[in-house]
Amino acid sequence: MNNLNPRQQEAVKYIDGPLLVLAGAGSGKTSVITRKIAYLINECGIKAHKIFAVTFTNKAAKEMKERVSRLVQGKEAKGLTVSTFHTLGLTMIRYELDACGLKNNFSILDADDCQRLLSELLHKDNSPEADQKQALKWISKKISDWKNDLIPPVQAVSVAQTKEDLMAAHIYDAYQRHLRAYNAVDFDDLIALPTRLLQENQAIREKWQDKVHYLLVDEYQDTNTAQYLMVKLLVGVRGRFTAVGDDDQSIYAWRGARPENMVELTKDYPQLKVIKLEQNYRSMARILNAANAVIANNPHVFDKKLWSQHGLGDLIRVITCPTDRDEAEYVANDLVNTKLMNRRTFKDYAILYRGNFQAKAIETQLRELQVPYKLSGGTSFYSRAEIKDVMSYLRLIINPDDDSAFLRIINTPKRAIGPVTLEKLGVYAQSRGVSLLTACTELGLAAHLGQKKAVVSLHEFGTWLEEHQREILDNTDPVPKIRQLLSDIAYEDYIRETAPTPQGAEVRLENINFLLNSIQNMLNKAEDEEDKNIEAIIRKLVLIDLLEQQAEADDSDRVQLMTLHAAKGLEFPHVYMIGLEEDLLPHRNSIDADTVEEERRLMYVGITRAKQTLTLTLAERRKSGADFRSTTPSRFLEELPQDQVEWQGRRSQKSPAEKKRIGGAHLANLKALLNS
DNA sequence: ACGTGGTGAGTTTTT
DNA sequence: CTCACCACGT
Repeated sequence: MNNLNPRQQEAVKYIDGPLLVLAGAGSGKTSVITRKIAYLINECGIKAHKIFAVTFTNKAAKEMKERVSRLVQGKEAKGLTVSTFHTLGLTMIRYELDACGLKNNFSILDADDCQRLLSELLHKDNSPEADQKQALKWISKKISDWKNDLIPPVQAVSVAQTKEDLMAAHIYDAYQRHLRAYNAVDFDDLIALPTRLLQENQAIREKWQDKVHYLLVDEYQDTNTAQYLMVKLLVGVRGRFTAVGDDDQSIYAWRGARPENMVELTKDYPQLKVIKLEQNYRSMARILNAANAVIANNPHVFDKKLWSQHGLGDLIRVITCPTDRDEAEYVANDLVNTKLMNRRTFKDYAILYRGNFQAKAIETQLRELQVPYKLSGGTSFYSRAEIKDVMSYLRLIINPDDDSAFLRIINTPKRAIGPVTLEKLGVYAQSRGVSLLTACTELGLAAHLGQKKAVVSLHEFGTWLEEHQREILDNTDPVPKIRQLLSDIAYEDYIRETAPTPQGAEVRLENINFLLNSIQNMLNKAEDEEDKNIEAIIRKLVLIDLLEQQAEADDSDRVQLMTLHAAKGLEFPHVYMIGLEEDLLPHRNSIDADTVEEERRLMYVGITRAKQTLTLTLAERRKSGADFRSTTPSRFLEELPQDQVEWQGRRSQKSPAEKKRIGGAHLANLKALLNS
């Protein structure tokens, strides 16, 4: 989009005060933010390093920064900050280490490590085995909520109402103290620590308010309490910011996002200007009509009605299939047929679903037809065991206090050090007030540990790692030294021995290679000295999904398979949404938790991904475990404007016998269709 | 300390 | 079905 419409232009040029842009799906909100940043630099003479933009993902940040660079022609964009809240928080922590109570080599613990720490604390706290898993889940959510609401452990303890809350608060307290002892933070801390600092320390607040001349926040409906507070504290009373969001696309409330923050903004800033972007540039009118009709069933604070200049387009198809297998078969066949007919490429097609497990059936069918596909989502790069192992070695090297990393790799590969030994080591380390790694090389350890063998193993490990630590940290070219470390422990052999298949081993080794190459690249590309050090890079690595960079280079022609959540922000000419059944979309748990409105927004997001055609499918019977369960069509299908919809193979409301007959006829039709 | 068989659960996910 | 986790045996 080269030219902006008047509304968009208004949003770009309005800088007199706080601005909320209510941007509907496909209304070009990213263009508005990008152009606005360029406008601030080019026309308003604001220095790029005084402009901060916050996006939902690193990928979005990268893209936005590139687009801005093009608009302002190169060098002017240098110093511009476009990042996620977490990366911004990390930057702030790095500037305010002392005030945060951290040393400069602190680690960032990922969700897995936090869970493990919590489960250990929970275990110590007695409690019955039975529902420990549930308790763990409950407590980690509770702690995350507390952090997002900036409630410190002391306060959590003092306001606890129930016995469970009190117990959780105590564990929260222990958890937080352990993190500090490890010189580590978790993801929530990346937001909570700097925000609390801004709140409590006037000097620091003023410093940052001066640094941030103008703030732009994308996907504002996805901010949580702490993030909104951070925004408020950064912009202060001057309120020089633009927030862009769509309350109808809020699909992350389950992990703390508060779409209410949009309304909150109108209260906190009475002078707030609200601009609505309602023209959609993406979809055919029928698709938009459907989206509008569905979302109209949700209560709204801000009225918004999308419209399009495009033509009506094809009817929206709703296809009822006998089973989930037939559903997958139908989608795969239909896709191949229409692709041929319309002379489209595979990457013009997306198949969207509620849960990752639904992908499997589709995959099977696509493979059968030899259709290339790209499955996004699934296990992220960093949750892969081999990456976590290598990262743990690196983390331990930059931060010897990181007990969590120590525990992960002390026996990987096997060094014959078991839980009993570690328990004793832990007790000793605690009594001496040192980290596990430090305890390994202390002379006093031998007296506390009966087994001589274990003492030797631990001591060997400790001195060995210290040696490598020096090698890696003191070297200007550390990556070869890291490779040296891995070959020292024969990690390659370990991978080959433990991988289920030889191919699996190769993939894992490639992953490690990719990680090390990425570190090398980041070292080479780092502009200032600050970023050129290996410690900063390792810390940053935790926050960046390297796979995205890999994916970017890959623009091969493949059908896109992803969850509805993963599809947010994307668009495709032809979209299939599968599994439109009660208990799936809306999901059973959401029905139980009374959050069907969020599921409806998910439906809305799915519909609005489509540019030209939209096909919705459902199965009458779905395989769950060993047996089939019959399903009910999703309530959202009834909410569609029925005159825009073409039903195929609809379940009849007549007698079961008739139903069967029609079902049989439908199957014959389907077969005929597939053979054609 | 570590491998194996049996049992049970089974959204969404970025940082 | 399939993966993850636990208890048990070696």
